[in-house]
Amino acid sequence: MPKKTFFNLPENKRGKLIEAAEKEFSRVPLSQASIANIVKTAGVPRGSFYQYFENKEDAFYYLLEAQTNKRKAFFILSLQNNNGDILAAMEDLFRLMLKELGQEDNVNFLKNALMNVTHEIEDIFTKIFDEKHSGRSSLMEIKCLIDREKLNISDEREFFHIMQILTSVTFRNLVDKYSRNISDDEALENFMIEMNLLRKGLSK
Amino acid sequence: MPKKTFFNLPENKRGKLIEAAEKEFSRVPLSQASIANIVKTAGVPRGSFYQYFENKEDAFYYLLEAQTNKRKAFFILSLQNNNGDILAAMEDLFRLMLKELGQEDNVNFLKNALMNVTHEIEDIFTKIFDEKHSGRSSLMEIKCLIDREKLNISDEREFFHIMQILTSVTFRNLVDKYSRNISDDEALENFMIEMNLLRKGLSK
DNA sequence: CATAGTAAGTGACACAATGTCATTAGTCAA
DNA sequence: TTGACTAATGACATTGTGTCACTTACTATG
Repeated sequence: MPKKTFFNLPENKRGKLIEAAEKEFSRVPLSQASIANIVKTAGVPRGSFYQYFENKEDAFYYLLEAQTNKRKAFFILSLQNNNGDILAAMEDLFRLMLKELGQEDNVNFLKNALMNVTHEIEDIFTKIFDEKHSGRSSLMEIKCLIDREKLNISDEREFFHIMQILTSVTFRNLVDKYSRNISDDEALENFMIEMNLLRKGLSK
Repeated sequence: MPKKTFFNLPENKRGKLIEAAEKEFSRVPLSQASIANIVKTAGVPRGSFYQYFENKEDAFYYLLEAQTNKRKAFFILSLQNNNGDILAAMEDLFRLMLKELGQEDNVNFLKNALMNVTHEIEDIFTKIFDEKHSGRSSLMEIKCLIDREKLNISDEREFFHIMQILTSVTFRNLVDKYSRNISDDEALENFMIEMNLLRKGLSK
């Protein structure tokens, strides 16, 4: 998390910082990003950067988390539209991200994040469904929307694991798309095959 | 891949290099590993390192691939023991890795690799099941051993996707165990819940 | 055997990045 | 005005990377 000095900053300065960091993290993956570039484009002295953030990673995960929250909102919406069918909602989310990532604008950020998939990144996505991290409220919000009749679960714990499975499969499909340069259509087809396998089960 | 000069090296020198690299990659995750340390413990001049490897990453993935091949052999064996049931074989592999990773010796290497899970790393694991990368032979070897009657697949393509799903779920469970410091028992329990969900399907 | 030609070895060097710290400036309350 | 706290600043020490000109070792051939 950024330090509190960062949040005390006047809005326009904070905005400049965010913009500069986004630009740098869109240019190259985290490991190659340089603080020097960020402070240069933001026009702040190097020392200031360390006044606001612990380090590169701190800034990176802060931005990523912000982006992820937008998608969480979408997911909840789509859960409603699909009458509580999580698998269908996940399919919608996948389509959305394919579309977003097609637009090249400033979303190289997410592309770079996906390519250099550290555990922490996947974790940020999964946190949404984990009571301990996500504010209790949004987990509840999701749980209420879910139609349990559609799911093959017998005990409460299984719900969390279903989300884990869905997240990691969705995630890997996205990464695949960008590391192998697959077309949107092919990526979607692969993803749907896997979702259907998950639905019906792998074993006879 | 290391350069050919590396493979031309006298065995003991090559061994020293490998050992030193393993030591460094066990000490810290890839991003923090330093070539300076590797050449120091191996007792070779810095310039030589670049004679043998492209860079840090090159050395790292070379070592990782070597380790992974051992596990591939185990997987094939366990597929035989389980009469071609891939899910059961995967469960055995998971148990093996829990056991291996319990022994602290030099396996911090794998731990560090898992914690810093780039796409490339998961890829190395998955390659085993991909005709394009794995030598055609070992994929065939695996395919022959698999008892398709146990699987719920209707068309040939689905087989590859089953392996994708299994790999990513297994993988994430391992990462979880080490990032959250879960006990072996709990990790195994979580994993088994997910495997059973996969078996019977997520939807009613 | 001499010699030319190729492959490998070497470490100083240029360059870039990181995180720190002593110093300076700003703000606000007493 | 003073004192006390918070923030800003950029020079600096340190560490790391990859390269290159030069040296050494090895091999084959006339």
